[in-house]
Amino acid sequence: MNIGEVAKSSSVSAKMIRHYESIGLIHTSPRTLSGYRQYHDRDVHLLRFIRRARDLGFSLEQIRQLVSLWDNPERASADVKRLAQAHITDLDQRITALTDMRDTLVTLAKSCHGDHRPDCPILHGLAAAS
Amino acid sequence: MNIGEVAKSSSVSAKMIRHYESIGLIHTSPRTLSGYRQYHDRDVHLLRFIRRARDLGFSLEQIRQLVSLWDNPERASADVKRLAQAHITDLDQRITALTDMRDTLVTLAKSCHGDHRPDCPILHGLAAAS
DNA sequence: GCTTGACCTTGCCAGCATGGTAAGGTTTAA
DNA sequence: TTAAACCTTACCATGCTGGCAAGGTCAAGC
Repeated sequence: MNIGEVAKSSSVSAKMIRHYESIGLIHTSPRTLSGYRQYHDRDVHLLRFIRRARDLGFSLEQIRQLVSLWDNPERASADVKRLAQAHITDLDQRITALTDMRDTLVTLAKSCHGDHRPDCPILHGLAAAS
Repeated sequence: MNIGEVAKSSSVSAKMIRHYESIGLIHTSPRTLSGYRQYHDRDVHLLRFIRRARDLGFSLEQIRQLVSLWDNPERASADVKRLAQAHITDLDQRITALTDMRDTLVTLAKSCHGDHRPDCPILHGLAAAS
């Protein structure tokens, strides 16, 4: 399989596959005589795994650990769970931060009449300590 | 005022002040003979404004527009409100995306016993279509 | 055999916002 | 005079992804 086909069936762009190879997230693939990368089904599985982990917001560094756990039949599920929970905590923090921003902004926006007049509590709120 | 003092009282690092200048978010400041940037109180106000907008998650591009509205006594508050609401929509989307990730991950983590055994629904969930 | 188009290769540049570090000049206070 | 604390510019790094350029390769059709 060439890289294009793998990209299509894994939903990871060829660009990213090469990148993942360059940073050592996936193994370097064998090449044809002319230098084309050659892949097998298991590579597609791995890339799909990576893609799903990305979709869940894991960083490539975390995915590196997930992949090594995935590869390791001796792993303890506790290790995986620990990683997942650390990520959940991280997501929660980001959600909280964004929600706080949102709420502040909604409050400011509510008090802004939003017409042709220049007076605007949103700008005041940004200019003064909130 | 030198840049360090401005940085301290605006909570924007000297590094960032120079950067904002280089991308035209703030005006180039006058210099002393030896090349030191010189600032006034109004620059501190502007940088605080920028800092608060950053804290609310506005991008520098959005802030560029906010600053020009702030500077413009002829502005319509509707323009500010429009910007704010676009940002709220954006925040809502990001919050939703993160929350979806979180929920999926929590579901997976719940079903993982998290002990010494290698069998792990989290890895299964990543490997197979969720 | 030759052309064409679709594929592949590498390499470099871009964003976003910020931090770091290096190598040097300036100011201020002791 | 010297040391510390400041300032200057310039470059590199992050994390993830896309884009473009300049070239090589392969398969199909004429």
